[in-house]
Amino acid sequence: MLIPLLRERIDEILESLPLSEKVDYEIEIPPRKELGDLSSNVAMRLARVLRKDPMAVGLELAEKLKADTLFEKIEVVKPGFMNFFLSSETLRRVVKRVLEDGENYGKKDLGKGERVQFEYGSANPTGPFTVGHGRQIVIGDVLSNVFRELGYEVTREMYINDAGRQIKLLAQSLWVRYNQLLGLEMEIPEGGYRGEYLVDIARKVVEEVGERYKNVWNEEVERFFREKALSEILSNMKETLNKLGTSFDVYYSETSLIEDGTVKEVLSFLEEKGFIYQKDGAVWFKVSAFVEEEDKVLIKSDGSYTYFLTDIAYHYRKYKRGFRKVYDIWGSDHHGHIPRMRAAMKALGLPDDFFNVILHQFVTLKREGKVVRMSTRAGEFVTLDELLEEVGRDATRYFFSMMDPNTHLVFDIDLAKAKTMDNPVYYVQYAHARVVNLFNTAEKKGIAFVPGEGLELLGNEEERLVMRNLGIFESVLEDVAKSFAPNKLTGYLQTLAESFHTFYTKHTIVDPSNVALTNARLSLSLAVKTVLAKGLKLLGVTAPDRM
RNA sequence: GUGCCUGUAGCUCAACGGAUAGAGCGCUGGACUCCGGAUCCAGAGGUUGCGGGUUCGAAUCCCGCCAGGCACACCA
Repeated sequence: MLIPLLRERIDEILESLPLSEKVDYEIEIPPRKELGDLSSNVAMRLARVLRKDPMAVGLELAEKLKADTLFEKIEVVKPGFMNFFLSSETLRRVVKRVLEDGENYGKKDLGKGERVQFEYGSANPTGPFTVGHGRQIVIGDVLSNVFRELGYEVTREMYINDAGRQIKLLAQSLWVRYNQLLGLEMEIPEGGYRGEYLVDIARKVVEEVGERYKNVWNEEVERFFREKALSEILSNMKETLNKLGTSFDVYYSETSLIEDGTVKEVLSFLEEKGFIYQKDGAVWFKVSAFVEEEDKVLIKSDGSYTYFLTDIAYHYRKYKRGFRKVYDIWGSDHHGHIPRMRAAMKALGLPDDFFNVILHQFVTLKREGKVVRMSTRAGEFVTLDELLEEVGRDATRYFFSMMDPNTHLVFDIDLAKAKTMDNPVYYVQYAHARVVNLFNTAEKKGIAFVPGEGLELLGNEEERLVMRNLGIFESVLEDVAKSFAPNKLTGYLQTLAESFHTFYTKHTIVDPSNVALTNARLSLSLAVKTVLAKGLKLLGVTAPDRM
């Protein structure tokens, strides 16, 4: 609430000035605490428009603002930064607000109920989730949580690529495993799936049908093995999601788009508009009519559909379903797919801001200091499931949230397994547990806590810093949503936890000889606990009472 | 070869075009007989891959190199 409060004051002044153009400026957290609670570059930006000296402009602004009780003092320094020192009274209002709002603190209605969709985790259902999927799922999950918090109506969706060539290979691969279990000598087909998980599924098949399909291959058998593989793998995926503490609202099948006529609908629409043509026995889409890219095939010469076509149909269907913005989270290997999808969206006449992609870079696994290549086909990879088993849900989620999606991250398996990763999640969780413990102690010492009473006693340096940090929570959430960066939330929680740990170490909070001050400090601690719990919840990480 | 992403402390990562480039781990040294030491305080550690440019101001934007990842299918 602090940043909007300050912005309001500054805007008021700017509006009273005769300006030829709008002045954009930022309010930020100063790098060092000697530089105040909040700072702004407004004077420097305004100086550019007014063609005046930034320092002079800053001093003028400060003069107009300083009467406001919001501030204790305002400093204007070197290049023209304005540093705002908030009055303790202002800061205490933050605590009051957190206590009043409780778990609703930070909630907003920016989205005004707009229907948006996050699509992530989408994968060929040909094997277990990899660590890379884990990163994507955590990013998508956290962003969904934050958007929901900001007033959007969010649907989390996973697209199941259950059509196409790879599914046939999957069915064959499973069938081979099945026959191998029955003692036949067979080889996994070229390009097939060699992972151990298919052996496990094959074992179930043997239990179920015995030797009925031994050495028999026809359409009916293929359908049986396809259905079996898909349902087993999907149910394993859901189990993994469960371990990760999440699930999707919708699992959308690629096949269903073919069956319900969406693909046909899209095709005839594009044909009517003249965006497709025939060449070499295939049907092509005129990507080049929209962007500088090569045209792409929609229907192969053997009559089957490409992934591109069904994906266009999928997004067309998304719009029909009522989503006004969709956010697809893709691995960076799909970046080449973006321009042609954009072109297709345009061809369909969908709004420009409808289709959005958030790319994330790959996870590189390191074992014994060496890079491990992940490949589903070769069956050599560390699965998300294994990772969760090794390091647990909280650390996994926190770790993936911590990094900017756009960084190539190096995941050291040995470090993770040894649990010496020193994941900062413990640091944040510990702060939460500490507050809980304070209340246990207070109760033991017979102190009757009244939330919000005696706040006027708060005002030393450590308390002020904690209050300031509490007061920027909602701005952090907006930042996360604006830049699609969950790492801004983890960074914030660490900062808040740090300021609390420092406060805790330096001051006695539960002091029976000073009940009033104890009450004030417990109120502050409770506010910290509330925000930490809220932040951790958005990350999908537990906020333990004890550790 | 063309396009996208990345290059910051020994390692993993931060830093809306802003102030003295910050954390954690690791390293060195310290902390209340009292609320949990999974904590706190301090120190060492940097030519932000290299070279130009843009401006009041560049890790960030532009250009050129170098290095790594990814993509360039009638695969998904």
